[in-house]
Amino acid sequence: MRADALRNRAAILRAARTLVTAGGPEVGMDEIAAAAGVAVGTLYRHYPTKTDLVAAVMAETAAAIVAELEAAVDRVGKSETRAVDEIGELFARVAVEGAGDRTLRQVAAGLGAYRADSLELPARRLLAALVDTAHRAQALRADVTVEDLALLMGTMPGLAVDEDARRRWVELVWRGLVS
Amino acid sequence: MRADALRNRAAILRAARTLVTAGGPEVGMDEIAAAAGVAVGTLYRHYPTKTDLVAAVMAETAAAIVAELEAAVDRVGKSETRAVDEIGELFARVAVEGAGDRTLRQVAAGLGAYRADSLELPARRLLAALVDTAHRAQALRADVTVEDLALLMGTMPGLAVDEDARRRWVELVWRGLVS
DNA sequence: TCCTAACATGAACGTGGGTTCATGATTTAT
DNA sequence: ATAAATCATGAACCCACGTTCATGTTAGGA
Repeated sequence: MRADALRNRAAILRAARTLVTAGGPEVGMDEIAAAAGVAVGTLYRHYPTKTDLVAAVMAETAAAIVAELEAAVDRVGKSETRAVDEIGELFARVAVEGAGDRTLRQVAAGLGAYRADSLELPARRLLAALVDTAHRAQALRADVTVEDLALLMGTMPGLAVDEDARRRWVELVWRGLVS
Repeated sequence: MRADALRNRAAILRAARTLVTAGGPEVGMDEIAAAAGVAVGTLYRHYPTKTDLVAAVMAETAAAIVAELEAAVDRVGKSETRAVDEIGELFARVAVEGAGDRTLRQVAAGLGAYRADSLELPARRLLAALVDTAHRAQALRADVTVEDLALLMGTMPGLAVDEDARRRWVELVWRGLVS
């Protein structure tokens, strides 16, 4: 792969994340290409379809979350932190900072993409480990499962509600999870 | 207004609610008209724009909720029920049975409509009365406000998650609200 | 019954936006 | 330096979908 092609791929991904995250489904491929400093044809060379492009952006986010979870599991393994706290922090971060990702999910759903399974499964395996540990420490309500957490995360507010409200949302919901 | 025109208006509203609720933004005006047993032109006579049509459907739902709330306030006034229970029931019903309305809201948002204020304001006034009463009975956590309830209701899961999960969602969240 | 205003019809139009492809420019290995 | 493969360009294409309007139909009162 040529060096400039790699640069372009990265620029396109970055532009797509920024624009789609902020502008929703109505941002066109032309706009994304322009923001990436590239022509439409180049965009289509790297991502043959709008669906592919959005999927790539989401995959990137999913990978980042998995990385965070791996680090969290590691810290808990070394007894540096408590599992509940790690779960709570992830919960809060996804809600407050990851609000734009919910726009992405909507766009993906509108394009017929978004397979929750393959995307969220790796993260769930890691999260399950944290949940188990938290349960043994009796820090999470006994009946709260990983599916519950995924369900709630799936309904977190998007960019339509401001950051303070998103924070408040986490506070309200988190109360029902810890013991 | 002619009798057949009235019938058509009703049929169009019903078809729009059914189709948009289930099919999201991609259902066309042609499909809605066909489902209502009417030609597109007739649809446009009654609702000059897709935005108007969706707005009408949402207004209908909003009115129904206001009616339910008025009945609830009434029952509480006659000491037939507790305010918390009424709030809880509304919460559950909106989550479980009103899942399709969230699709509507998304479609409305995509069309540039959806003014939460004018639509939700009447309901909030009534809900506030129930919240006040519940607070005096110390049945709701002291810091839980009407805005909190509206915030959570705004993030309820849609038709994408099945009914059991929606019920579970309510259970989890409701725990954080009652004392 | 007949008239007319209200209403319904559906083919055609315009536009926005995703996608393509013939042409031209760069990179990189020899 | 030069060739050849890889890559970039962007005007044009296509099609779905909201919307319109000239024409035909129907309801309901006089």
